[in-house]
Amino acid sequence: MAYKKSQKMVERRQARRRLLLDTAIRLFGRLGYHPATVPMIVREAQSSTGAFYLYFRNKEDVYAAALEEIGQRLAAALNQAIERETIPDARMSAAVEGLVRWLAGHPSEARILMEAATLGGRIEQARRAIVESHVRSVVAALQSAAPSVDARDRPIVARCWVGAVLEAAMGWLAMPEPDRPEAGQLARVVASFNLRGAEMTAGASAAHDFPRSAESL
Amino acid sequence: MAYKKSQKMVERRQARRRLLLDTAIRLFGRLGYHPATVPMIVREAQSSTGAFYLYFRNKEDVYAAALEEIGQRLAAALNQAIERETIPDARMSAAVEGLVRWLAGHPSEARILMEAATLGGRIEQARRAIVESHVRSVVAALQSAAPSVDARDRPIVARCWVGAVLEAAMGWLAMPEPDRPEAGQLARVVASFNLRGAEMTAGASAAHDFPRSAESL
Amino acid sequence: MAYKKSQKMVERRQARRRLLLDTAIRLFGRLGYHPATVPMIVREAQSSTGAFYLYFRNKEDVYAAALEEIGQRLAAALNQAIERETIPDARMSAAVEGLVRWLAGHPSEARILMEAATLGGRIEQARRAIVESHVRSVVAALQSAAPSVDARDRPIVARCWVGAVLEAAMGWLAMPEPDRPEAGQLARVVASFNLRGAEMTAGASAAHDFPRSAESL
Amino acid sequence: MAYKKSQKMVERRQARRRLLLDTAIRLFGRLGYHPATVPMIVREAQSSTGAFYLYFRNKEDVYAAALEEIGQRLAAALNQAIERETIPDARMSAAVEGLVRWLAGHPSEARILMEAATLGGRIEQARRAIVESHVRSVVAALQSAAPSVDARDRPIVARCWVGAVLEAAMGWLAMPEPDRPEAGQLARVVASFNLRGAEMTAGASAAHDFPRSAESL
DNA sequence: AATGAATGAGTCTTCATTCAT
DNA sequence: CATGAATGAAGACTCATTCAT
Repeated sequence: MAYKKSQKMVERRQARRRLLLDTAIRLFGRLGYHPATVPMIVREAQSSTGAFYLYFRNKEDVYAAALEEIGQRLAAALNQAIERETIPDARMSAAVEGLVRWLAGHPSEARILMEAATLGGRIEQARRAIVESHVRSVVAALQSAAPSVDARDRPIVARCWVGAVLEAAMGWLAMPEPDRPEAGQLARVVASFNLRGAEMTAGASAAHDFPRSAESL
Repeated sequence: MAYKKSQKMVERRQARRRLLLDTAIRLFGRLGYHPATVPMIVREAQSSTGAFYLYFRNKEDVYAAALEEIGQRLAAALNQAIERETIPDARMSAAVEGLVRWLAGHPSEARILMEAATLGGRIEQARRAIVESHVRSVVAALQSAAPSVDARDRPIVARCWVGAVLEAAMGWLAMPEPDRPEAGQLARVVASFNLRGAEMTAGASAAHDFPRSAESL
Repeated sequence: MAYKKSQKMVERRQARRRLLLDTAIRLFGRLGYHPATVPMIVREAQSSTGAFYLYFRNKEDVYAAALEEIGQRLAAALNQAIERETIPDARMSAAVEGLVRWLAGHPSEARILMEAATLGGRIEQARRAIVESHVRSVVAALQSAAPSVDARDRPIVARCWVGAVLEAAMGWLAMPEPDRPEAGQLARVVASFNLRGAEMTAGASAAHDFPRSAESL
Repeated sequence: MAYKKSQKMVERRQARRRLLLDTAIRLFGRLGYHPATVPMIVREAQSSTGAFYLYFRNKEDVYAAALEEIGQRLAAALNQAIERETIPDARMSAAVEGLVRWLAGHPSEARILMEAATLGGRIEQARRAIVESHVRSVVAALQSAAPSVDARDRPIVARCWVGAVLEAAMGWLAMPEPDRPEAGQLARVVASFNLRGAEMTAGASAAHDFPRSAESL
């Protein structure tokens, strides 16, 4: 009696879910978690409350799903940025710059990444997963690129690294568009700040094993 | 027609307001802006809804007031930390370390400072005022301590600086207490990250005019 | 993506809205705008707060809707009363008498019509629309039935006309039931007062074009 | 030990009460019973909540007091208008015209008189007292001036009379000032409407005992 | 007498979530 | 699968009234 789900239906399901999720990201990004309401999301997605709860357990659940989605997109963007470079040093810069550029180009995602830090519960957990993943990448890079940094301090340094990127990006996004420096400029400055801060200044020849690709989350 | 306001009454008024404000800071810090409700605040402060609205125009208003209060306390703590040092270089480290230490010791305040970034409207404005004030201090310091940094880049560097401090502090606070490194250690690592990042490494003899006191907000 | 709205659902929606509206009219009529609360209305209609705000934007909105509904019912009653008569003179009397009778038989509606005069904003606007509609009818009638009345005075006369009817009806409703004269008597007296007042005394043969039906509002 | 209250104190008391009462009339007249709040009244009167409750039992109480005050002022104005005339017919016109003129010149008072009709309880009672007083005057006048009017109908006719005046005045007040006919014109039209309506048209020589003065309320 | 701080019941309104169709 | 009407708990906020000073 169990009919195989037709390929078409599966696709439709995923398309619908994706539509809701994208809309949610846009609204959460624009308004924030609490002010963005489920009715708003379904209206903007031209869907219905019922459908929403068919795809997501509840509001917290979409937010968490949004966060995961963002984590994946971010990782993908990062990998792409890194892969283009072959020289270890350049890879490192490319990583930071890629991150900054992506955030600057995705305000909704950036804001969600910020806000999630204070939302508690499952959401904070989900954010932690993303951030930790990047922190681990940095820690790993530090291990070989800046062996002078005490192992115990590496997680702290990695945090600084991530914080500098996020705050710089948010500050840039908060500026009125005409005042903003060019995104590339922003990226370069942040990258060099972080590289120097982590004692990975140019010439730190040991940067040879900066991760080949950002961990998939 | 108008009886003179007795000194006593003025004091009582201020004490009441302060009580409500402190309670609000505690609750906003523990739960966040939206989940913390006015009824909760007044219950915890052993006051009444009416009294609350006697001292604050609305919920947003207490949050903004809390933010200002935090800005002042932070500035005070910072000034105290700086004043103890006389050597310019040491002043700089002391500033960063003082900030980190204060945040580590005031989780509610730290969290409010983070969350406010995504709350929009008047609140975001209030937060911006605080952050900008510190950014200006850093920018000013950079001017003389790291003249090699391009003037146009200074605000970005300052942002990184602030972001590194906040995220490091938040990450530390999010750790389960037993895993945490000692607060002093945290402060030192962050300070050196920022100093290096801003090319203000030790020996940057020009650091002689790091502001003698944090701007009053 | 969009299922067609079944006929049944549409009917249920309308029935529900009507139930809420009728209950609102009853309560506003008994207690007045401010003392009648939304919780009261939904309780009496065996509905829920949520449902209420599904059908009406807010409290003011139901009141305005009630007013419009009343305007329509009134117009319908009036038309019915007028249509029965064929002689112009009789039509005029029938109009006034019909109005008085309807008000006497619908205390809630009468009271809302009175109170709305002092409620300001959108409500006063809605009431004005109803009253003006009747005033226009009277003005039109005056034009041919009492050409001796100066054109500039007609709106004033029409106002007197409406005021006499409303106050007489309200006075009658305020009486303890046993003291009240019979409704028909009330209607006749008011009608003759108004007709004479407007110089449309019997024999004013020109009354031939008293509007065949009250304007639909 | 019981000091006689000094004359001065008594005067001060009365002055204060009067100030509050006048302010209340102004505010009730502008905003209506419910929207005008006690805090508003005391603020505008430069007094205090405490003082308010020293002079009035509660909010309903000021409104009732305001109504009584208005009744008295109205009666005074009416008497003045009547006394100027000696011919019975002229006295009648003067009564209606005086009423209309006074209302047109006292918007707050007019509005309170209207709104009080739907406020229930003690307030409606107080209003009834005022209206009834005028109704009685009119009834008495009808008795001799229009003996053809059936005694049982006289109260109804009197109601129409009052209603016509109030609604006409309110309609006039609601007009944008530039569109308004001159107040004297308004008064004349209403007066003649009422006089004819009550079969007291000019020549009704029996109008000789129209009350010499409006009853004091 | 006069003040105005304090109270808290009660108002309107929103929104996450469920469920009959 | 999809819909959107329905629910009601809960939130922000107001205001008449009291009472310590």
